[in-house]
Amino acid sequence: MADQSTNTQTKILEAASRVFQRKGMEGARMQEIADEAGINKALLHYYYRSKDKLFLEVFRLAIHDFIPGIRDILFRDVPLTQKLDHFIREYMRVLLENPFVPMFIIHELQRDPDRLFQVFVEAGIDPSEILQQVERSLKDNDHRSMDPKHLMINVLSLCIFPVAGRPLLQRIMFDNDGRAYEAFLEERYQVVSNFVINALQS
Amino acid sequence: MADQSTNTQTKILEAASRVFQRKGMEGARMQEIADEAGINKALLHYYYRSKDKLFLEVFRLAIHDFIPGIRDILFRDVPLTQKLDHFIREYMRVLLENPFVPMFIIHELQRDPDRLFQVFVEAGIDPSEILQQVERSLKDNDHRSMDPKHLMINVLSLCIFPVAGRPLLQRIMFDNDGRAYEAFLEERYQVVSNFVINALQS
DNA sequence: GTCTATATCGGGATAGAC
DNA sequence: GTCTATCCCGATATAGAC
Repeated sequence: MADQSTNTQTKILEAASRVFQRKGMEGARMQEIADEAGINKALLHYYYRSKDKLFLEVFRLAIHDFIPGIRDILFRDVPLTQKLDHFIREYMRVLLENPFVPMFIIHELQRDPDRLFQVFVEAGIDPSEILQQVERSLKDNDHRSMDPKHLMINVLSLCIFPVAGRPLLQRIMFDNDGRAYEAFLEERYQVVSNFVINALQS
Repeated sequence: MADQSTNTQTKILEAASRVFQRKGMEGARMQEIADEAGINKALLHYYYRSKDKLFLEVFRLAIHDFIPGIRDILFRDVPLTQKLDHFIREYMRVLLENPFVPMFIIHELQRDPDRLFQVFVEAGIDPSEILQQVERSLKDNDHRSMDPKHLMINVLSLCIFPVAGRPLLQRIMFDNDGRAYEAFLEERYQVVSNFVINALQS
């Protein structure tokens, strides 16, 4: 693996990531990926023998990128409100850096669920462990009682949806003003954090 | 337009709707749509001269189907909490009947924003009107003050995301137990309603 | 209106030179 | 490792019979 080899590989993966996230697996064209990477189709196939293999690799990377220091936050020994606040801030931060990933994941997972779900398993995601953690935190203090699954999904919804739905929401509610929507998302961490914590107060 | 004509047309549109929602515009195959409608490819082109035209029609219908009696609820003259409760119940009901529509809309809108957004404009959606309504309701009573846009998006997030993300969430949090997830979604209307109303209490 | 058969073309994949 | 040229299949679209 020479120097140029890894460089090209990186360029390919980054280009492919962008194109796949824009167009989805089916919508993406190998030609477009090659152009975006500044190479040609043949070289693409030299590195990744098929579009399918390339896609799977990109999908894998997206998920690993996206299950970041978040797990740590959930396991720190702090009160629930603080934990939620940290989680929401960190999650929104990562989301803004990778705005297309959630939509990408949802769409592709609907297209081919079982095969792609394996990638999650490989990534070592253990939801029951996480849920237990949330459940314990909920019991500790004097919060309104709540199913931890609903809480978890509420938080994820509030963070992910406005980012994933941006092309629609920005046009519908912000006159397609990108700056305004950017500002909206920036201030949203605080809004969501307050919203969730208020909702839990008894 | 003979009897058979409208029958076939309906069959085509319903079949196309299902396939496009499953696979997206690029992923869908005219053959698959024809099979699902119980006809052959040529007849598809007889009714809709191109895949693109067929897709646009399905997209149009999806949007009209999906912006239902919801507008009425928002304009009824009732307190905000009650209005939110009604809205959430109605929206979740429609969602459960058309679980793939929102993500379909969002995904395709990301693929080709400007052209497809025209369909929204045609449908006569007026968000500023809706926002004004929410804003007024917020001022009326002694709720915690809140940006109506954030509130609106929070409600939509909490309703849509768990339905749209089902293929992933069900596998990750419910051991891919469809029944369990069904029950989860059924009880969710009450959970979301409480959650939002609590969050607004000062 | 509905079918079978076929034209046409785009795009994934490969061969082979350098 | 990287390129040009080419193969080949699958999918959209059309022609034309019934």
